[in-house]
Amino acid sequence: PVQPPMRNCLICSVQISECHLGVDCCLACSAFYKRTINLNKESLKCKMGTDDCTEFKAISSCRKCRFLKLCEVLEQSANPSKDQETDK
DNA sequence: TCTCAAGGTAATG
DNA sequence: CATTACCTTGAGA
Ligand SMILES: [Zn+2]
Ligand SMILES: [Zn+2]
Repeated sequence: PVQPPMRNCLICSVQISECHLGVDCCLACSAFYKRTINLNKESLKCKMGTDDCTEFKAISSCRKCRFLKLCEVLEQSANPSKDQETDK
């Protein structure tokens, strides 16, 4: 098959050159992650209140949903759930 | 020793 | 004020 020379951000799928935070994420997401934590992520609130802004666009304009998707990718990469592989 | 990854800062909209 | 891109240092092979 084909092995892409470069990777893409698992959060916003932008083309990246290096990995960050332990996952294939772009500079923006890595900076956003630290930034959100440095502020107090619990203070964030969904723009709509539905928590699914990431379902409409690759990257949500609301900090909460953006951080939510970021967390999902982070734990999925950090937690290779042995029960998640349907064919392993 | 060299390369990859992580973390912080600076500039712009 | 928040977001994005670059630079520097540390660890691993
Ligand atoms: Zn990204
Ligand atoms: Zn949202």
